Amino acid sequence: MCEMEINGLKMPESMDEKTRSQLCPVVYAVSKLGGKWKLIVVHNLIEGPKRFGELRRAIPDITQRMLTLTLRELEEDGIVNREVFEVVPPHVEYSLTEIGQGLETVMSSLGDWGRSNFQQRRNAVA
Amino acid sequence: MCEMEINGLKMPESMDEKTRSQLCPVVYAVSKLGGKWKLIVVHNLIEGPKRFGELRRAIPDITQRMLTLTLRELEEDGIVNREVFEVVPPHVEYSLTEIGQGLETVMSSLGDWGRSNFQQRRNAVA
DNA sequence: AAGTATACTAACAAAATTGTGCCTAAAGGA
DNA sequence: TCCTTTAGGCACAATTTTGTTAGTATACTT
Repeated sequence: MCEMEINGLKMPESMDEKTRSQLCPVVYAVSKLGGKWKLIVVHNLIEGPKRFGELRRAIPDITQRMLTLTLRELEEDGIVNREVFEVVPPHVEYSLTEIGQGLETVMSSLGDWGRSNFQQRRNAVA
Repeated sequence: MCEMEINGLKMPESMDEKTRSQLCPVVYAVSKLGGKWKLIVVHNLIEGPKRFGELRRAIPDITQRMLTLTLRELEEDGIVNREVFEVVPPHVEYSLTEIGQGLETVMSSLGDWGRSNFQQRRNAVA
């Protein structure tokens, strides 16, 4: 289950279970996408580039600070691209990198699950 | 993007953007699967039922307390099933409910992304 | 001259999450 | 009789995350 190839080599059998589990692609993915806002921000960038303020309006409960922090981390992890236009007032656009766009499948399956889970639980009550 | 049907009815246009964004299936899904360990635990239950201790060994960094809390929440959200065998010493088995199993697609796409992201970033350095 | 807009940063405070250590029950084995 | 096993509970502490408030720069508009 937790195989992750390194330079085409499978993980060595010798590796202990702890180190090995940390190399699981799912665990790896989760480590990059954890945090309250990461997936929400990615979700909002799926449709295309957005400015800082647009993101803020699209995610009503996030604070400026948290949006900044989240974007910085996503940028560091190569998921989000930050493009600064040298004008005044400042204009900064955020978009998904190639890696970030790779999350489209994840986002859509998450959406599918959300929809059907929501329905099933509604029906269970009714 | 953020459509979620309620009993076959689309979300009313009248709803404000804040409430609406909270009804987005992706936002909904993320709200259920947020938290540091949720997805990791689900990931470990994909292959089949596991006992408390097995999960604990499979997730070396989780503490008993966090595993308990995480399982409780997943149970409340109808994602995980808890089956108690009345024997001594106690035997409790955790498994994915139908809703939980619906996450298989999410988990595998997450795994795919983890794998390719990992590779791309390695190559970028090399 | 004052106000507006944009995209922030910094200092600090509060809240949520996570971790640690110790305790329990009940049966069986040494 | 004491130790082991399993699946936790409970109190407290530390850490991380999140939120609040105030402030910055620059040009344009009124």
